Amino acid sequence: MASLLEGQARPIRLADIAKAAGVSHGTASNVFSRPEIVRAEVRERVKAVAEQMGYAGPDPKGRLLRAGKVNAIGVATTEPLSYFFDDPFARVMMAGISEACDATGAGIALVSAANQEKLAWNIQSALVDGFVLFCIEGGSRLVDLTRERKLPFVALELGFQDETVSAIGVDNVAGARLAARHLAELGHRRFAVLSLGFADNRTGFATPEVVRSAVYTGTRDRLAGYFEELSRFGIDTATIPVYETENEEKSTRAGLEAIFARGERPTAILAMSDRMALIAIDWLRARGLGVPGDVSIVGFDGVPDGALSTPPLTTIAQPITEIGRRAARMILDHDGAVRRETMGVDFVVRGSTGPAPKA
Amino acid sequence: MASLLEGQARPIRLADIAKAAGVSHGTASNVFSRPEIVRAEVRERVKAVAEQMGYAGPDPKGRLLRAGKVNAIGVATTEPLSYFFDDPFARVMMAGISEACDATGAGIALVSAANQEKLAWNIQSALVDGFVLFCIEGGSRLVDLTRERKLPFVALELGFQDETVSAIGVDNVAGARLAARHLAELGHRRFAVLSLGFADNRTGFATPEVVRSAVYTGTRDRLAGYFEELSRFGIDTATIPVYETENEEKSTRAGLEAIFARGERPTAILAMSDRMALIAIDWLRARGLGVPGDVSIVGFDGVPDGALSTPPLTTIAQPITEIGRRAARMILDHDGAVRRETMGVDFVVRGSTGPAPKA
DNA sequence: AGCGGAATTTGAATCGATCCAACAAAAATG
DNA sequence: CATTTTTGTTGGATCGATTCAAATTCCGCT
Repeated sequence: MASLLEGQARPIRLADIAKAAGVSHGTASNVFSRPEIVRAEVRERVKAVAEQMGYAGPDPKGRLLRAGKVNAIGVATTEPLSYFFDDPFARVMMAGISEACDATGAGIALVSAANQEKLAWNIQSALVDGFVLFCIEGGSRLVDLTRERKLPFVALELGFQDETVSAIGVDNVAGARLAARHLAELGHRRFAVLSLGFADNRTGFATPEVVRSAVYTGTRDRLAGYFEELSRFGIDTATIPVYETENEEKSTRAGLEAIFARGERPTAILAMSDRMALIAIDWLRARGLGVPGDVSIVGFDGVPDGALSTPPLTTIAQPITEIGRRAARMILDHDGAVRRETMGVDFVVRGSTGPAPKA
Repeated sequence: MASLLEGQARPIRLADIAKAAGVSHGTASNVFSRPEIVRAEVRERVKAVAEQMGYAGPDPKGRLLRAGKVNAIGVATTEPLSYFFDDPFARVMMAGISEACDATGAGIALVSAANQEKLAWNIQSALVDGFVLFCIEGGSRLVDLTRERKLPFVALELGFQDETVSAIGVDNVAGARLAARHLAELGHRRFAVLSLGFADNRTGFATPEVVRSAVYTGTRDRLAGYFEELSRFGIDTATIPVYETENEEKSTRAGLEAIFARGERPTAILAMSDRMALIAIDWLRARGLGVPGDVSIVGFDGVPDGALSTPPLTTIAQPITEIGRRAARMILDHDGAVRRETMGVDFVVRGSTGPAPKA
C-alpha cells in the first residue's frame, strides 16, 4: 500500500532520515547544523542515509519559523517589479542596497505588484526582516501598509512629514536653490518647472492650492527652493508654469507640449528629476531647439545616464548609492530607533546649461 | 514580574489574541484568512482585540510552513548582488522575469554572495519555490548547489551539456555564423575574437586545447560558429587570436592590448558579448582607431546600450526579455518536466561594421 | 417542546525544523 | 576502583500559523 503512494513523492523530512538512521531528530538536526558536535561515525551514517533517501537538506521553511530571522530585506514600491531594473535612479539605489546586503550576506526580496490588492497582500506576506520603501507615487499608502507589518522600515526619497517613520532623504530645498541660482546667474529670466507629483495620480499644471496641500513634501520643498532663490533675483515666480508629471515619458512630453504651447516660452527648465530632464533634452532637440543654446535644463538626482547624454546634463546630484547603503544598513542593524537622515547634494555642472539667449 | 518582562516586547501571536478575545485559535485564524465564514460580531470583536493589542497580522513565517509555497522565485548568480542592476544583459533579463512574476503576483528573491561559502548557504536557505540561474562564471558550481535543493530550476545563458537540467539558451552557432559572415562579406580577412570564458577563472589567449575541453559549451559553440563560417570564406582560423576575458572592463582592455600588440592587426573584432564590444569601441577610439573605419566590431546579446553607443553596435540580438519571461514561467508553472529550449537570434546591423579598409 | 439542517466554533493535528535540559556513556582524574 | 569531567544523544517543547473533522449553537417549523 505504502508503495502505491510512493509516487506522491511527499518530500523527505529530517524526521524521516532520523528514523531511518536510527537516531533522534535532535541528532539528525545536529548533523546538518552543527556537524562538529556529533560523533564522526554517526554523522557519516546519517549523511549516507540522507543522501541515499534523496534528502534535500533542512528545509528553510522549517528552520525559519524557529530562527525568526529571514536574513533578507524587502525593497518595495508601488511600481511594477521591472521598475527596479529599468529606472536609472532605482538602479543606482539598488546598487547601494546590494552593497550593504552583500557585506552582511543578506538577501534582497523585491516586493511590488500590478494592483493595489496584490500589493497589500505581497507586503503582508513578504518574508523579510524589514523594508526599504521607494516612496514614489502611492508612497503614503505604501507606508501605511508596511507599518502594519510592525517590522523595521525606512522610507526613501520623498520626505514624509510623519516624523514617526524612519526616512532618508536629501536637502531638497538646498538642492533646488542651487539649481535655480545657477540658471538665474546665467541670465535666465523665463522659467518652467517639470515637477514630480504633489500628490498621487496628479498630472498637469499645478495650482498654488495643489502645492499648498502637497502630500509629497519633497516635491513641495524642491519647488520652494526654486522659487525662493528665483525671487531673490527679482523673478516673479507666480508666472512660472509648474507641470506635474508622473516622471515618465508620456506625461513629461505632454508637459513640455503644454509649457511650450504657452505664450512666453521659457529659456530655462528646472526639472525635478534627471529622467524628466533627459526626456526634455530629447524633446527639445527633436523640435530643433538647441540645448543649451535656446533652452537650458537642470535636472535633479544625478543618475549616471545624465553624464552620457548629449549634451551631458547639469544636475543636482544626490548621493544615491550612499542613501541605498544607509537604508539597507538601517534595516540590517536595526536598533528600534526612528532615524531621519538628510543627506547633502552635489551640484554638477555639465553641458545642458548655458547663458540665456539674447532676447 | 510579568510586567518587568513586558519591555521585551515578545511579538503578539495569533494565539494571544485568540485567548484575549475568548475564541479558539481556529476562529482567530479564520478572522484573518477567511473572514466571511466567521460571524460578524465575533469577527469584529477579534479584530478589535487584535488592533488594540497591536497584532501585526498573521506572521508569514508561520503561515509559510503550513502553506508550503513561498510564492517567490529566486534568481541566483555567482556575481555580487549589484550585478542584477549594473549589467545591461542581466537587467533586460530581469525585466522579462519581472513581467512574468508581476503577472502572477509572485515575488523575486535575489540570491548571491560575495564568497563561495556564503553563496552555498544562501542557496540552501533561500525562501523560494524555485530558481532561475544566471550561469556565467562559476555556473556549474551554481547548478550543483541548486540541484541539492531539489526545487525546480532553470539554467540561463551558457548551455550545459548536462541534459538533465532545464535550460533556456540561444542558438549560439547560428548567431555566431551570422556575425562572421557579415564581416567576411564586408571583405574583412584579419579577425580577432573577444571571447567569454571556456572554463572558470580563465583569461588570456585561448589555446585549441582550452577550447576543446570547454566547460561552457555556449562559448565553445559561438567560437565554432565564427570559425565554421570564416573557413567557408577561405580564412585560416588557426591564426585568429581568441582572447578570453571575464566580460568586464579590465580583462577586456587587457585583451585588446594583447591583440593589438601582435604583428598583424585585425580589421574586424568578433565579440561574444555586447559589453566587450562596447568596451572595445571605447578602447579603439581612445587610440585613434576609427570604428568602423579602421576596425569593425560585432557584438553578441543585443542589449539596449548597444543602440546608444557611438557608433551604434552591430550585434547578434538574443530575445533576452522573452528568455527571462519563459524562465520565470517555467518555475512558476513547473510541472516536473525537464525542458530545454533554444531560442533564435536576430542579426541587427548598426553602425559599428563597415567595409574592410583597403590595405 | 422537539427536530432537522445550516451556520459557527472548537481543538487537536500538522507543517519542518531547532533548542535545550536531562541523561548516558566514555574518558580522565584522584 | 570510585569520582569527576567530558562528550554525545535523546526527546519534549517551541516557533506561528492553518486545516478539518467533530461538536456546538442557532433558527425556523411543526
